[in-house]
Amino acid sequence: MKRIKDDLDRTIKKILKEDPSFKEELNKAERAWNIAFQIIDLREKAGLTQRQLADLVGTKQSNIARLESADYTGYTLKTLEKVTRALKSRLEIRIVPAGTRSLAHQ
Amino acid sequence: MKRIKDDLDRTIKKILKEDPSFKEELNKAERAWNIAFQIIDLREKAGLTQRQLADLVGTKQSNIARLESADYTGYTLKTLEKVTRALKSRLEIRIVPAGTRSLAHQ
DNA sequence: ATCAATTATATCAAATTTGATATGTAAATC
DNA sequence: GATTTACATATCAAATTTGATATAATTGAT
Repeated sequence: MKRIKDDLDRTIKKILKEDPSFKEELNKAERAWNIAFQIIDLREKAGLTQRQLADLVGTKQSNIARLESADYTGYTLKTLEKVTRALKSRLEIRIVPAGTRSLAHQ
Repeated sequence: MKRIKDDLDRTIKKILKEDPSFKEELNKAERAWNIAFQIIDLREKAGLTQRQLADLVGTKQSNIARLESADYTGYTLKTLEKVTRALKSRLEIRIVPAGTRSLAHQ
């Protein structure tokens, strides 16, 4: 099960790199619910390597890799905020009542 | 410093209970950036006590109280998701590049 | 194909968060 | 003012996450 998700995520990552036109579409869907992808996206847009981001955050490359791994769920708000700050961004957390239309549609 | 924030938060909570008209205004501003207030708001709208929510989540009242305390910063995404589910809501996490207009304006 | 750079995975101690119990405080009702 | 109910605070062990090191795997360039 975890296996399947991993393979899917890996495949998606591959496709994203090969087919840029497909990228746009997937980004909106995937990255909306996947924190890892949000971090990867912002880091790449900032032109940073994992090591460079790690330095900015004050940690190690392997830890950034962990945060960016497809199935990681152990996030702490504190670490998310550290990474977020390093990426010159801000963290928005909303607890949205069921049935409410998501505002993440940009 | 932490003292001041605590007092302010306490005062705001008091006012919120006494003056319902002021409540609406503050809710939008405060609870937008404060997770604790978001949880309190949803729990109260669901008509639940801390103990009842704790039962739904599968934990104890004191732990819910901790999550709802003004200066708590130790949130884990896993616990936030548990609480969120119990409140029949979903958790939205967005890492927003600086300068981007917030979508939280409802 | 080799080499260098980047990213992924494994492991483990240290730090942090969670869950639980106990107890304190506040407000409302009787 | 005693009781009850709801919420707040303190504490500590257990569970989880983080940071760090080591190393494997992947990618890109020559």
